[in-house]
Amino acid sequence: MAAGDLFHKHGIRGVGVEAIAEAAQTNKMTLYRYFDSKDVLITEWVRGIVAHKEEDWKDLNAKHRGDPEGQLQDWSRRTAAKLRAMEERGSALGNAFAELPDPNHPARRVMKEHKLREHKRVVRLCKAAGFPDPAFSANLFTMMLEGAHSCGTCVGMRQIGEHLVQVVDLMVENNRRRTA
Amino acid sequence: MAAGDLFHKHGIRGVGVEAIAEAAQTNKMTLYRYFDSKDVLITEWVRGIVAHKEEDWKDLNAKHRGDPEGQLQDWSRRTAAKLRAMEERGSALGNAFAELPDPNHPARRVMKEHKLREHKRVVRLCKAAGFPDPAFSANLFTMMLEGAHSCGTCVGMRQIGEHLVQVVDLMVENNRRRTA
DNA sequence: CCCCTATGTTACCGGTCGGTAACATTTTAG
DNA sequence: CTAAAATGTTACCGACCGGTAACATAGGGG
Repeated sequence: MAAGDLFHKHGIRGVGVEAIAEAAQTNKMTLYRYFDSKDVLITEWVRGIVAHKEEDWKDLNAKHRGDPEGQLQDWSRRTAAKLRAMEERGSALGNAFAELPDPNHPARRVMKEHKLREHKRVVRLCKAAGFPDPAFSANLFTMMLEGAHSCGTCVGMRQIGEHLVQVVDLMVENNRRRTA
Repeated sequence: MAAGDLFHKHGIRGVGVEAIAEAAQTNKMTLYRYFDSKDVLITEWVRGIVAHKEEDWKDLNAKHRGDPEGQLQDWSRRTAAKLRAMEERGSALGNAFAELPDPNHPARRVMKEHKLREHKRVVRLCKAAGFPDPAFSANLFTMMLEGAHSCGTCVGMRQIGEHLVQVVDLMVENNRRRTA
């Protein structure tokens, strides 16, 4: 979906359907034959991002079966890599949240459900890893993750990903020492 | 500035100048006699928010002179209070960042400079408090702060502020124990 | 009182946007 | 090759938006 790049770069509301069609190497009419409205286009774009991320989680789970610490650590490293590649315009989902204030917008529901699933997964991993306060650890991780985008664009931080890795590793090691 | 409420609730781009005038109990014409364009209106609104926050920092500094730990702890507590009061629509500045993709927008510069100042202040406090790795601590705090808004709206977390307080307190106490 | 300034009213401009109709063109399949 | 399906083109609609012009009204200070 080429429209996504435009949405991300210029903001959802800052991109017209005509420009989207052009970016997709087609025209407005054919676009409207596939998508009923700009809103479903937005929603479908969001759905794609979400699907991709969920796929990533499945992969993570497959590669570290029964190893919650490993999953957490690998997750933090993958996230750090993505953060390193990110530049200036922050998280697509985060921005979409800001740009779609209508609480009933379908894209908003898709995003919210995804974020909730993601957070619950982190909680589950922290529990499985035997962290003393799994809810707190998970919330800390999620806050750092969410804050990372903002910090990258607004504050211009560069080692955000590394910090996340650092904290996750620290929690894991601390827990190992504790249970040893 | 009544316009601010509208900006925050419906998004900057989702609010017309006419609606702003109405909310300010006046009309478009008089509004344009005070502000040359919608963009300067936006910028002035942002400037107001930023000024208010800087004021808060000055107050913080005045109330805990020469006590960086106290400043950090009080800062986390005030932030937590604000987060508790916040609902659904996240941070005004964060959203504005998402809604103003033009890197040359004056409001963007105002926000960026503010966020940088804020972060530098936290770094300075961490240094003054004698934290072993002040850059890391400050980045962690900032990431949590920035992430808090996102977590409140997307993930629906409720104890975000308390977590920030918790982590700041933990760092302070750890450091006291270390230097004792 | 009168003048000057601030504010309100209305109507309008040009532009953009989401979305559609009608028709021409190309591609595909049988 | 031909029919049908998909895609492209153009022009348009109504709505809204940011911003302005012209003019009416109010109000306050001398």
